[in-house]
Amino acid sequence: MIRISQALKIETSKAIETAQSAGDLPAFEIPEISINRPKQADHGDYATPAAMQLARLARMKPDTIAEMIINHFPDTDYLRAIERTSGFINFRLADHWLQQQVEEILAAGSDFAKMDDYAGKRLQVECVSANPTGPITVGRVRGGVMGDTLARLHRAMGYDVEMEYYFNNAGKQMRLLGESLKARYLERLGQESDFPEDGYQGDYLYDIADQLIEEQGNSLADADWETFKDYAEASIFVMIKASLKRIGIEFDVFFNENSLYDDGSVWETLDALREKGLIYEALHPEQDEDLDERPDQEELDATQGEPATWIRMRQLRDVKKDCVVVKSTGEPTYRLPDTAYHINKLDRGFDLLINILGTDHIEEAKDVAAMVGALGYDSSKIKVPLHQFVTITEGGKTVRMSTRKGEFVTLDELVNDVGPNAVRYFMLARSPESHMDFDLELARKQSNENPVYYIQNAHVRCASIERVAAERGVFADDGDVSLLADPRELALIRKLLELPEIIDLAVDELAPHKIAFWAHEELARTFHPIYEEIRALYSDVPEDLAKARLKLYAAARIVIRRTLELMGMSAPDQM
RNA sequence: GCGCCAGUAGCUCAAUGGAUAGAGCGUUGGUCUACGAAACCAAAGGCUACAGGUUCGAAUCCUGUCUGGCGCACCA
Repeated sequence: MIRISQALKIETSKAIETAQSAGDLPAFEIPEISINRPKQADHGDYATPAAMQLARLARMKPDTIAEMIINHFPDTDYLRAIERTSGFINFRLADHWLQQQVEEILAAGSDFAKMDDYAGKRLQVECVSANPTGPITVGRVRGGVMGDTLARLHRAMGYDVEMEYYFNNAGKQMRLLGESLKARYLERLGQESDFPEDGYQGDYLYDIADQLIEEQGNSLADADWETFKDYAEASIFVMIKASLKRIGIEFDVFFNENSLYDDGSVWETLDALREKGLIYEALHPEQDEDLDERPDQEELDATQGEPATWIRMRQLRDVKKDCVVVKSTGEPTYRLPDTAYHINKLDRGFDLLINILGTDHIEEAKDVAAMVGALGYDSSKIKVPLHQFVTITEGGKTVRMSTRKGEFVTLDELVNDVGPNAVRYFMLARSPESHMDFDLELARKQSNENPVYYIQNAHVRCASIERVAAERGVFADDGDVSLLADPRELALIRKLLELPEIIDLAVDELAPHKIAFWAHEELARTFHPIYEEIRALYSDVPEDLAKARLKLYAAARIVIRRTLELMGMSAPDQM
């Protein structure tokens, strides 16, 4: 199954090349040809502004260049006409070819839009990566949905994809978690307890405490915080995995940051950076002279003690001040283990690493890329799509999202409200760099006029017509697709054939929201009006045409189902 | 103060440097004794924040201004 725009790109280049060797166009290096989709129907199915782009290179009028390209355009089976209009070249698809694509889609079945462009390439997607201190919150869900959808889209392009979750179960926050659980445990036993300052106040710790009492009674009253930390961590991971699974996100690997200490790679990374001359010990960082920054109290206090270990970040990228890699306490900052982690990932042989982060981590991403690059690794293999925050509002008021204070909306709460399909869709349906405002009240109301149902209903209608046809003893098997000559039937076929191109585009731009927009505004919006008008089983529709139309709707069903699958949504047979 | 991202219909958002900037929601008015009306049709709604520039062509690229978000830790 070909992707037309890709094919046209190649054919157009060929046409230019042929024109050049025939002497109809002067010699010049052929630039990337852009193929686009005209908004107006009378401009054809596809168009290229190539002639205008080449006008300067060729020192000829666009119209003349267009003429030459058309004259030398290779023969294809899918084009009916190639036209020239005011600088553009317009391509029209042949009806018989379009009709035949219905058979192609049916033959491909659930393999439709599975491509092999990147066959043999390995991709790892890292997302969510929340430390196990509490339930998954909506901010993390956005990254998770983006990551999982990108994984699905890359699989469709032939990538071998692994999903990975990176976490840290050591450190101050986890200690605080253990102490918080211990306090809740004692509280539930009716004993005196000191709830730690800045402890985790969420109700989920009561649940875990209750569970713990059920299993262990009061035998842990004198146990240390680590016992509680271990128990809390295990319970929370069970919760996290279950919540994510509800929206179709599952991980292949859970990678513990601690393992990078256990195998020595954190310190090896530091040594390697030191060998590059990028490391020094000092009380203060080196910084640009024009940096008029007043040192804050924390930093002054810290400098009273031992020197810290700094990296010459100013040599690696455009920053004004070097960065700490090891604190004066001897503990590394995130930069060091993160760099070790990315090197670990690259050493595992992935061709591409996608790491989904919130925009507040942009500096971190740049630091790590710079450090990985400084050590001689190819940091261009690391792609970091950033997403803006999700604000949850309820009745116009913003719900604060602090895990520690226990004021947050969890993934489970969201799924309970609007269902897993709506969570997937809405988290996906806006461009990552746009801030997302998720109004709970609105989301709850949306059950009736939700794009989710609009898209899914297209599938329901296809399933339904198949059911009814079978009841009446009409089957599509020997339907003749060449009867699908109505412009609306052809329009639907055209739309179905766009899916592979959308996948290609979304992968190319790491823009998973494109599939959600297309599913709603293009696929479903094309499908429903046509379905209303192009009836298959009315008595005035001849049987052979009915069979052909059943084939068309069977093909539509395949494409809709595949699209929903790529978005991690279900394709119901009935509502 | 410095840096990054954003600013498009009343609201939430789309739009590879391409032809007349599109959807949904909301508003207004129409459609069902036939494959599920969770649907369809139609109308209204825009100086793409503002000012310059680049070019055959700009919502898109560049410069400046304004507004909002996020960073600017010996937190991650």
